Amino acid sequence: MLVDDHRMLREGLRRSLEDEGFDVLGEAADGLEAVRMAAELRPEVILMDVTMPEMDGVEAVRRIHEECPEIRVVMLTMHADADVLAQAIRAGAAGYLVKDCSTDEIADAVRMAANGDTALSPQLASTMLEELRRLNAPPETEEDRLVTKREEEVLQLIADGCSTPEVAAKLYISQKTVKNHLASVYQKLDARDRTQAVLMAVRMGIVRLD
Amino acid sequence: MLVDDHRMLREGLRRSLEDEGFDVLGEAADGLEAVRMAAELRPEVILMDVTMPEMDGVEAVRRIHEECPEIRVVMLTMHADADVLAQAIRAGAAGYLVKDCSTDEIADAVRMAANGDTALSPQLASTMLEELRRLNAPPETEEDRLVTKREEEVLQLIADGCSTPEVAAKLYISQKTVKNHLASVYQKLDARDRTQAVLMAVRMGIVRLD
DNA sequence: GTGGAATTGGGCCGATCGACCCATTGAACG
DNA sequence: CGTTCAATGGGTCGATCGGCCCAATTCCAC
Repeated sequence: MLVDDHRMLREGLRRSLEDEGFDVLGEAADGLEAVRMAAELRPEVILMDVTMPEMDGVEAVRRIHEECPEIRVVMLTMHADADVLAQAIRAGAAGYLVKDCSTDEIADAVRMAANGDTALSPQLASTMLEELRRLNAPPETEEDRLVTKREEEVLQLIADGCSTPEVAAKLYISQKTVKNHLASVYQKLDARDRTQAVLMAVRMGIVRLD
Repeated sequence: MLVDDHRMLREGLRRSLEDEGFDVLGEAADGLEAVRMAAELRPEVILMDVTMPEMDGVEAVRRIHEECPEIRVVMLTMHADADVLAQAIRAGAAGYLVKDCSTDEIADAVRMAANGDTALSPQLASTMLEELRRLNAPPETEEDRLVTKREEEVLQLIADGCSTPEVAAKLYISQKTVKNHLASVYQKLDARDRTQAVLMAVRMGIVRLD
């Protein structure tokens, strides 16, 4: 079964796969449709795009895997994104391919998935390794951090809307210490007030913006 | 000739077009390659993706149109973006299709382009109309703005790193007026200081973060 | 075990901020 | 012609901010 919001890509894939001898039972254009269709058609393998309207591919995989664990879902994506890859694997995806691969590779991936193997684009193998390295070696990120953990906590609370005394209360420290941390941040981020410091931190991805 | 950075899509397109009776002279994976290959192969029509590495589709169209004005270039895109559409048309594109269309529609577009007609996805016809309406009726956006023009200017300058006296100097108004505008913004955006106001404005897309 | 960095905290002071009053002008709308 | 609202500005006042001086503790690395 094919799931992608672009009919052009679905039709191209269907031709390629049918030429390879596969039966394409159905096509869906978004995640919701995919979940319904998967429960009805019970295909052996689903090729599913990650980015789709209504429901993205990752959530669709999660639901399909809950309802029909025997269906093998191979994800398709435009870019080798480690985060999405990790989410998809956790959601129960059986494979992950970047769209820039040949029809032969796709056919191979579908066969592997049908046999219970996990198919992964070669581009993603290296991405996976980097991801594992990152997860297994957190101290290294500790080294080159610009602001310290505490300074980051202060920044995040300021970004969340806290005033100096509120930050102090939440961290169980004095207002003076909060101001000291901020002063340190101003130097490091080349900011002259908390507004600029928080904006820089947002730009650098140090703090999140709910 | 086909230009897209995803081999999967190129192969699917090639199959579909060849089944329709077209000759595909060549495939390119990025803009630079496309410009070189177009000058060499001199195809009648080029189907080109907008988003590509090395050189995007719009710039590639511009160069191809300069060197070989007789080549008709039909743009392909994932989303109906009016800005990109306008840029592509100015760059000399002969057509513009969203990828979510059938192979029949693509074949029709190629035939129309070859005949010197301009092909446009039906989805884009409405987008074009909206674009025209937007350009011809700018006052409507003035109505439902949360913050006023002046307040927005103040917010942007604060986000750019200006202090109150600096904002006043740049806008040729007094510091007091700047503070008045800010006080008004605090109410409207439910913020209690400039930091929160700017963050809210960023979240709402009112100000940009260079 | 010594040195550096992080975290904590103090005081002081001038500058700035935000809240709360207020007034005037001009443009827009009915 | 009156009303509304944006934009301009004034003043005051307490709270906060940021810079600059300082020091104690802890913890990690070399």
